[in-house]
Amino acid sequence: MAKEKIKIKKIDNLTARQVTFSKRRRGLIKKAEELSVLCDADVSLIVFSATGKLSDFSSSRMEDTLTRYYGFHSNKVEKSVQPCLALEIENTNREMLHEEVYDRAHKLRQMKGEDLEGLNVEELEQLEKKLEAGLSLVIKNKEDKTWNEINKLQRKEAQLIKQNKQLKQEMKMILHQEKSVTVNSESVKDVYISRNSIPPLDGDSPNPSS
Amino acid sequence: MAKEKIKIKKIDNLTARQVTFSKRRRGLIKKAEELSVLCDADVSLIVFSATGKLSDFSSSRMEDTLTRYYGFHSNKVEKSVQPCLALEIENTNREMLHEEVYDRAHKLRQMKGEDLEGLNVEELEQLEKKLEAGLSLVIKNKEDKTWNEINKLQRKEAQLIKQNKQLKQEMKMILHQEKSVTVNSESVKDVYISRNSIPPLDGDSPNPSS
DNA sequence: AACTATTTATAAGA
DNA sequence: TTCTTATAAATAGTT
Repeated sequence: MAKEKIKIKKIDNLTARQVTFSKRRRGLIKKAEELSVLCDADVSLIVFSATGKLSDFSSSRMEDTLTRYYGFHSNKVEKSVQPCLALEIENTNREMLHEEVYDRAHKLRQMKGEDLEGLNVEELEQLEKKLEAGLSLVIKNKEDKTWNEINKLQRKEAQLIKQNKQLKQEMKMILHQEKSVTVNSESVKDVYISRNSIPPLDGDSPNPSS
Repeated sequence: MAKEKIKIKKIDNLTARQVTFSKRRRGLIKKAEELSVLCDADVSLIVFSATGKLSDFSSSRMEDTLTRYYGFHSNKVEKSVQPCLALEIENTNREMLHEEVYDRAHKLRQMKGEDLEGLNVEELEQLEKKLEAGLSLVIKNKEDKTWNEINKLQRKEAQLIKQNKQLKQEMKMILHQEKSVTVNSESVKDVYISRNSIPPLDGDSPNPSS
């Protein structure tokens, strides 16, 4: 696709073939990744070079994709044979699961405002009501949690202010003692540590400034 | 890669995303095939669209490639066991489906404002944004559809008014003829039918009152 | 690996 | 979905 157009057939020259393989493999994997990102698709790519070297790309876990892939094909493959009832049941079961997954995915998309073509005005109104209800519940929940956090912070603040006061008090006392008894700075530290009457805050330790 | 450069991130607009998906999927599959032919490589590609639709390409039998692929990875997992790959995959598949069903049901409930306990404020805010986005899309869609219906009705109304005018005109002419030519009521009916210049309304027949 | 002249792929719009 | 078109990307042949 450059300098000259080429026919899509096996490249004769070994070196050229290997070079082209490297270049195109990179390009292919890049394209695969772009597709998965741009379009929110699940893409898996497996490439074995002529020499047997493996390269692969998968937007999610390769195993999952392959499992999903088999899921799509196990229906068609063995439907005609149906050797035993258990298998039949299993197949039906799987089909139902597939339908359920599809159905829920569809509903989810509709709640995101997609795939609305099939709905009439009345159904849209119902969906709107559902979304509004959900939204207000979510907002309520968020506000509750925000309020709780504010409360917690306020309590912590109050506690810290209290501790601060105590500390100041103690400092005052210490300084007072210093004046009257004359101690060196080393012992002040000791006193501070040993008299540690500050209860530790539960959970993460806040920065006790101000 | 055209008209304008784009960022490789999920395309917001649903329609654009679907169109891009179609185009790029085709391109990717073409490239995969070219690589396999030009370089004598074994290439397998599996693509699931966001809506779960499967597309695939494989230069040789997909199963063979996947088996070969598993061969490369069997070091880590099941080297010794491997009783029946298909069965194992089937089990995993069912488990995944169950999980998926559960997961989607959960997400749906959350969008309805339920099961929010596990979310923190930030996650709630994201959910809120999603709901708002969905809501506005749904409202927009509903308004579009409502507007369309209003338009349709208005067009019908205009058409009916026009027909009415014509009818009145014809009636006037008929009455005029009656006066001057003096015909009986039977022939009036005849004239009315034969001169029928009223175009029938397309689709369902409306009630031509007013 | 790098370099380019070309071919392809494709984003946007109809 | 398909077509068109301007432009971005990929890449064949070469160094």
